[in-house]
Amino acid sequence: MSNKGITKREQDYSQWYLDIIERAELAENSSVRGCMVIKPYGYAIWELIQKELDKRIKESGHKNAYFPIFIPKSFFSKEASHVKGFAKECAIVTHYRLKESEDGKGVVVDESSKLKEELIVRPTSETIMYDTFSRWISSWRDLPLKINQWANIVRWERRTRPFLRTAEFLWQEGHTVYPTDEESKKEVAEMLQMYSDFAREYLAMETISGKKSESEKFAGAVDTYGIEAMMQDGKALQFGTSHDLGQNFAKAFGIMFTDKDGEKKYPYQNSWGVSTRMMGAMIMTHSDDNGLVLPPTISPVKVVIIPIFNEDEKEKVLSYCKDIKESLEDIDGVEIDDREYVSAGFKFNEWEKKGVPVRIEVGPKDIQNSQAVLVRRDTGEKENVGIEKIEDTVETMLKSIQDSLLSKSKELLVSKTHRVGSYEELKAVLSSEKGFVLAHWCGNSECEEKIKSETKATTRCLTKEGIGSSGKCIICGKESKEEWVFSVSY
RNA sequence: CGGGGCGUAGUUCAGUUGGCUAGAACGCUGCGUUUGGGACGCAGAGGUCGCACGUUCAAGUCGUGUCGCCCCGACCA
Repeated sequence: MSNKGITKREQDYSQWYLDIIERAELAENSSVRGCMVIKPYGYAIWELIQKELDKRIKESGHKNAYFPIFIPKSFFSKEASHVKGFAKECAIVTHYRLKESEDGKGVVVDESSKLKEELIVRPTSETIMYDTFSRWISSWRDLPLKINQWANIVRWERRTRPFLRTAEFLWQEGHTVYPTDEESKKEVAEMLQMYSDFAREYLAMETISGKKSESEKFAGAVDTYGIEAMMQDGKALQFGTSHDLGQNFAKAFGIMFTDKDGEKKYPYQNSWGVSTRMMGAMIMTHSDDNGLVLPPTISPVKVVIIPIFNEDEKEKVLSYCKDIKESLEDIDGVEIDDREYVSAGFKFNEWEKKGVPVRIEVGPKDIQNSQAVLVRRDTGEKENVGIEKIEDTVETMLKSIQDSLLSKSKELLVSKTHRVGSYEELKAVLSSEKGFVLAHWCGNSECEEKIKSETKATTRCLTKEGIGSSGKCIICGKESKEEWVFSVSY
């Protein structure tokens, strides 16, 4: 494998990802590509995200369940636009057995094991879940049905990209069935809000969210809503969706309930999910030239204590470090890096690359002065702190880092958002600093397509603020009541 | 699937008009000295030059085929 053609920007990202993931080295001659290994440190971040998100999902009344990874092909084709949307990116299981090859070298597919009906490796679980739901639901008393699943899914994308678009990825998908359209639509909005709150409060990311255009919506949905973040290079990154499925899937899968009035009715459904891509968005939002910068909330190691010593002072320094660690017992994720075979400078650098929010340096000089040196990752500021004040200072510092990352993210988003009144202006912004561009669009897909093919920018979403704002479509000049967000996206 | 770039040590790469025992840096192992911003010295391990066939006295280098990878496009979380 060669990275000769790699771009500058891409190199930056690989640098950030070093401790998190790596490309999976799959067998030679394999046509499987674009898979990733999530390293322990990266998975620890994912687990922290999972933990908090799972809590919030359960608070909304959902229960976790698990459905099969294999979906019979026939299920998949029950909803016409759904199959159309995913048909081009599926992995398909056709056989179930191998045998020794004739020449005795290795194994080949046993043709006699061909499946009567092929199985699709789930690209999303609507079909397999809703087939089951049709048996779980028969009365209004069974509703609402609120299910969430943490799973891996496979999408055989034509072109993959480490972290942002891999063939296999992890996600959470929530699926709800309601008796009425109003209740379902209300939740579609609530879950979108939950994602945006989570991003702000936990990942220190300011985002925008809103309705997707007809051409960008989920295959099989009535409406799709998305949440988007603005990256440092001016490109948008969508990392979560919430779909209003209406009765489309209920009708396709025969989900019916008998209502209080005794009539059989189709219920209304929604689904929503965020993936490991959210981690990618978070990393690309905060990180800098020295490596990752993690918000304290999701940093597996929040404080790292680095002892600096020679052989004579070793014991004294280490025991001083242990005292500091004990004084920080209320904080999860405090580590002492007592490795003797690497220098202090190496450790500083290494923990910076891992994005650890606070570093405490402890050497003989500090012991002499009953203090320690506290360094924050986001600004690099160093501060000498008296031993008795360390606990308070660390707590304040962690909070301050979290807040400051959020305001930085907010500033980035605001500074990279531009309102334009003409197509010329939009093109000018997109060819210079990119970012989110607010522009009026009549809703006609031809105008949308023209912008996409000429500038690479797509409609990202229609925010609440954009609804009802009057103006003229920047392409055709027709009256428009909607100001859309356009952007070049990942 | 179109356009471009590549395949040599664990990694990143060098290798001239074909020529001697295929190199460097980083990483790895051992010993010693080090440790307040990516330490240093010495010794060592590590290769079927993607694969196949061909041209040649001679192939990492040239030709044909094949497999794979990366980047850009169309599609997508």
